[in-house]
Amino acid sequence: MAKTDVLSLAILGMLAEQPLHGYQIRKRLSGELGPFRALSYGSLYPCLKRMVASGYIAADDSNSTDVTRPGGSKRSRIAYQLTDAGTDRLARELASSGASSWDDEAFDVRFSLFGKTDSETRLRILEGRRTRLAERLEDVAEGLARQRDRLDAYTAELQRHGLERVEREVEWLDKLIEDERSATRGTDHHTASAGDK
Amino acid sequence: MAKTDVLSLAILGMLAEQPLHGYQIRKRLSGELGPFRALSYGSLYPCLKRMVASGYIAADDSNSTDVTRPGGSKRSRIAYQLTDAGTDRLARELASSGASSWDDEAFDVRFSLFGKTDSETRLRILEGRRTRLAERLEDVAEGLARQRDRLDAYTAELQRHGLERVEREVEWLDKLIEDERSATRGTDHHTASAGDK
DNA sequence: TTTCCGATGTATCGCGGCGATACAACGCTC
DNA sequence: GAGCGTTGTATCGCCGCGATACATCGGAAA
Repeated sequence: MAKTDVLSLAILGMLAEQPLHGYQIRKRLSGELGPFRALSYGSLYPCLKRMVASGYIAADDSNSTDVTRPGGSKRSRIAYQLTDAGTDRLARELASSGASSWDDEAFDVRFSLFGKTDSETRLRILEGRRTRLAERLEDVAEGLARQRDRLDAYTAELQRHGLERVEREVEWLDKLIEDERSATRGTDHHTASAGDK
Repeated sequence: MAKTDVLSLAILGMLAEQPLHGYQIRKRLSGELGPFRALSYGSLYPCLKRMVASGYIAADDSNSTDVTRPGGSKRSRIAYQLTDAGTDRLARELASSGASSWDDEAFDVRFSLFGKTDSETRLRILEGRRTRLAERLEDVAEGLARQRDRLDAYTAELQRHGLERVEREVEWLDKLIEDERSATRGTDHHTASAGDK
């Protein structure tokens, strides 16, 4: 079932625009999602290797000659590009909106690829994420109530702040969902106003 | 130098209150810091092993008619408790406030142990964390300005939201710092009002 | 001019975290 | 008396990360 590996999805999406080297991929990814979430070479290169082995991307090292003998070797740089299988995989991944898209790490990547998806999928992911966070909110609140007397002031404050952060996240999602809905209503020709579920 | 390993610090702090089994440790830790940050057995037990090997904690598996359980429970359960070396280590760790305390993962643990530290250390950690986040803020803003035209709407929104989240975090820290300062002024006998920077 | 520095670029190693999983005995209800 | 959720210990494989190594290039300082 190929457990969808968030990192490879991000790379797939990035290579859909244009071929890139590992170094460039890291740069862009760190710039888009991070520095909230950094990406190290220790994950990048093994992941690229895996993807090549799986046939989703192809390594184009057209300009590298003999490496062992530094006689006339140009700088070795490897451009990666999507194969047909990779394009296919990306399309399938983008159309899906399973529970793995609600995760903390996965959601950001999915969201950054919203431009390549349709409005329906966007809404499903947004709502799934919202539900996930709401569940977490309940769990925390419940657990907090059960042991609120054993906690010292600082731990309690930490809890409170964490809770607030999740609440803010939910508000953000609500806004996005609202925007997405009104945008759909605006551009959708035949639906007009009837099925406003 | 013993790279301070956040998890073991958390365990050290937890065992300072009372001896606990692995299962209880997990429960409490997940309840205090998490479910924001969960803790799996795959990290817990190896970590406990390491700490025993290092001599910071001792495993007490004398399992018959013990403190909490009425009746002779023969179930295999291992209570861990601090050794003298462990108490020492915790004290040293708590007094320190090095750069490793500003990290995302480390800060929460340090903060939850604020009750065991003095006001000076608290302030140093709070301010260090604040500085760290402010730096991050600048980095992101700069990187965002450099490539703001290449980003599609969704990625840009993700950036904006991430930035906002960090800003909120800074505001939270400012409040805490302010509280800490006024509390110090309140209880500190000889300082009075002079150096109110 | 040479020298040195920082950016570009690929790659690996060890450590440790995580999810899944297994096993086992207990207490609880039906 | 069988099932089931909780308490409890433990390991395995995968993979992410930080550190590190190595190589080439452009440009600024010496």
